[in-house]
Amino acid sequence: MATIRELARHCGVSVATVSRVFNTPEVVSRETRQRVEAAATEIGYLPNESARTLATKKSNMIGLVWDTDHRRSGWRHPFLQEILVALKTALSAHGLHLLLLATGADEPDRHLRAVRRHNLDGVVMIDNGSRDPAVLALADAGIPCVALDLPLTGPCCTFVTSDNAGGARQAVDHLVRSGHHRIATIAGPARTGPGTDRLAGFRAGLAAHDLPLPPEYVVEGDFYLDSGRAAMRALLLLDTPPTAVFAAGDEMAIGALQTATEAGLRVPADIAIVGFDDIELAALIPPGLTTIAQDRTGFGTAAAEALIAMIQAGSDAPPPVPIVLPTSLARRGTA
Amino acid sequence: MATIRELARHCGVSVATVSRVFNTPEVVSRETRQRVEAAATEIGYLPNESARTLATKKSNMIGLVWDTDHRRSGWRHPFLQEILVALKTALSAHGLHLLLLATGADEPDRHLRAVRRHNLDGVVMIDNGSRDPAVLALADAGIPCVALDLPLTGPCCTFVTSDNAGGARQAVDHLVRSGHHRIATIAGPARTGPGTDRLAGFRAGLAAHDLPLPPEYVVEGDFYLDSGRAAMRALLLLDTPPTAVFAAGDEMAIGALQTATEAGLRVPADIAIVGFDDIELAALIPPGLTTIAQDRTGFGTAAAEALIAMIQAGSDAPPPVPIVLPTSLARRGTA
DNA sequence: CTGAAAGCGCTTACAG
DNA sequence: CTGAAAGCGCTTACAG
Repeated sequence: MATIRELARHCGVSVATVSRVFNTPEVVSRETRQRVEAAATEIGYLPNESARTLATKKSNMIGLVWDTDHRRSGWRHPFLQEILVALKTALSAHGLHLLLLATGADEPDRHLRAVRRHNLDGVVMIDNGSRDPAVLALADAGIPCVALDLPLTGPCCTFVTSDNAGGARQAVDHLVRSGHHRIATIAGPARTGPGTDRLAGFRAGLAAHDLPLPPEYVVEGDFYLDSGRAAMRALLLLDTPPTAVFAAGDEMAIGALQTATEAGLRVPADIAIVGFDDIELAALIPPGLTTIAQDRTGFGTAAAEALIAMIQAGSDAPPPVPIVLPTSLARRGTA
Repeated sequence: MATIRELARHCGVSVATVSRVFNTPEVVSRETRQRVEAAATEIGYLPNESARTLATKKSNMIGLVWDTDHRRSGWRHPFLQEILVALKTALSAHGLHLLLLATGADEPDRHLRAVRRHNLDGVVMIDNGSRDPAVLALADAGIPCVALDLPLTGPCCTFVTSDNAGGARQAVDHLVRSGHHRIATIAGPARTGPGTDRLAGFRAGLAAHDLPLPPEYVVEGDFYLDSGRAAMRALLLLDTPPTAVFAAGDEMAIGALQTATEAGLRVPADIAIVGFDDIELAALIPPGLTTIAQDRTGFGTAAAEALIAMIQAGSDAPPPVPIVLPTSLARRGTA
C-alpha cells in the first residue's frame, strides 16, 4: 500500500500537492496534475479513507439504522431489498457508502454513539414500528437523518412515506365505484405511522361518500397473515357482514382472502378485498389481489436525495419538507 | 466530542493509560481503570474509530459485495433479508459492522480498492451469477472473504452454500416414492452454482433409481416466474409429457404450477411439482408448494463465523473448508 | 503498572 | 501554483 508520501517522492512534489490533485484538482497546474495522476495509477496509490476522515471529520459513510432483533424478530419489510438497492445506487453517485449499524445493547444512545465514533455523515432509518428511543435520540441530535415510514422531524431530520391516507381513499373510492356500501377494514397497528394513516384515510373515504362505519367494521391486525385470517373470521361472524374489506397490508389481505375462500365465499362476487403494498405475491396469488401499490424504488431514491441535500446545506439550514410518495391502484381479481 | 487527551487530563493520567483501559484493561490497575471508566461516561468520551483504524490498520468493518445494477437489474435474492439479519447479528457479537460497498464504475479492481481504502477486515459476497471478475480478484488478493452460493476459494477465502445437489436428490426421491417415473426438470442457469448443482443432483437422483432422462426433459429457466411458465408449456407439448416436474427454484415452480392449472391439469393428480428455496409464497399459494427448504439464517451465521475464524487465524493459515448447509423437504400440496 | 514519544496517512491554513 | 508544517485522535513499542 503506497502512501501519499511515497507517491509525492515518486514524482518530486510535496504531499500537499498530491493531496490537492485528489481533492481540488482545479487548483494545480495541468502539467503537475497529469504527472501525479499517471504516477498514482502506476504505483497503485489509493487514498486511505481513515486518514482522510480523521483529518476532515467527514467519512463519506451513511449509517443505516434498521432494527432486526429481539422484540420483533419476525419483522419483515415488504420491500426492503428494493429500498436498499435504490439507496445504494443513489448514494453511490455521490461517493457515499452505506454502513449497516450493528445492533448492540439496548442503550438509547447506541445509534448516536455509532454515528460519532464513525464520523458518519448522516443516517437513514427504517421504521419497524417499535418507537425505539434510540431512533428518536438521533433525530434530536441534529445529525442529518431521514426516516422511512416514520413521521420524524428534527433540526436536521425529515422523512419519506407513501401517501397512506390517500392510498386508503383510493381503495375506498374503488370499492364504492363497484357498488359497495358495507365496507370494513382490517387496520394495521395503531402505533405505526402507516397503520394510523391508512385507517384515517379509510375513515375519510367513507365519510366523503356519506357511508357509515360501524365500530365493529374496524378490526386491528399486525400486518401479518394470521391476523388477516382472524380479522376476516370476526367480520364474517357479524350480523351484517361487510360486502367489501380494505386490508391495510397485503399479507393481511391474503389471509383474509384465504379465510373467505375457505368459508365458501366467492371473491369478489360475495366479498371484495383490497390490500395495500403490492407485494410480489399480490400478482401471483389467484385471482390476483387488487391492492394499493407503493413507489418501491422511490423510497430509497427520495431518501438518498433528501439526505444529500441536508448534508450539503449544513445542519443550520431548515430541513427539507417531508416527502410523500403517491400511491396507485393495482386493479386485479379481488375487487 | 471529547478526545482521549481531554479524558486523560480530566483524570490525571496519560493518554496511553486511557487507551489501555479501552484496549487491554487487564494491564492497568483496578483503581486507575475505574477512575478512567467513570470519567469516560461522565464526559461522554467515545473513541474515534477513524483514528483507531489509522493506527491499527483494522477497521472492524466487513465489506458486503452485492451487485445490484445494470446487467441484471431485476435480480432478487430469495431471502436476502434473512441473510443480512443473520450476518449483522453474528458480526455484531464481535463488534464488526457491515459496509455495503457502493457499486461504482466497472473496473475489475473496484472491490479491492474499496477494501484497501477503508481497511476492511474482510468481505462477504453474495453471488448474483454474473461471474464478476471484480469478485474473483478479491478472492485472489488474500483478503479474508467468504462467498455465498459461489464456489470461490483462494488463499484466505471460502464459501457457504446449500447442499444443492443433495436437495435435488431429496426432490427426486420424494417424487419416486410417490410413484413417478417420468420426471422432468426446469433447471436454473448453467452459469450459476445452484443452477448447475441442482441439475447434477437431479440427474444423479434419477440415475440412482434407474430412471431415464430424455434430453427434452431438461429445460433451462432463469429462476424467474415467466421462465417457469414457458418451460412448463414446452414440457406439456411433448409427445410423452412428464408426470412430475422438479423446478430448481420456487418462482419457476409457481410459474409452472400456474401454467399447468391454466391448461386444465390438476396438481398433483395430473402433474406433480416440487420447487426449491421455500420462499414465503410457497406456503401461501394454493395448494401449497412442495419444495426443498434451505437453511435461511444458517447462511448468514455460517458466513459470519467462517469470516471471523479467518480473520483471527490470519491470512497464512489455511482457510476453513467450504460449508455446505443441509436442505429439507417441505411437503405441501403439489407433490 | 504507567508515561513520553513516535508514528499511522492524510488535509489545510499560511507563506511565498 | 506550490511547499513546510501543524494537526486530526488514536496505539504501541520502549523505558522506567
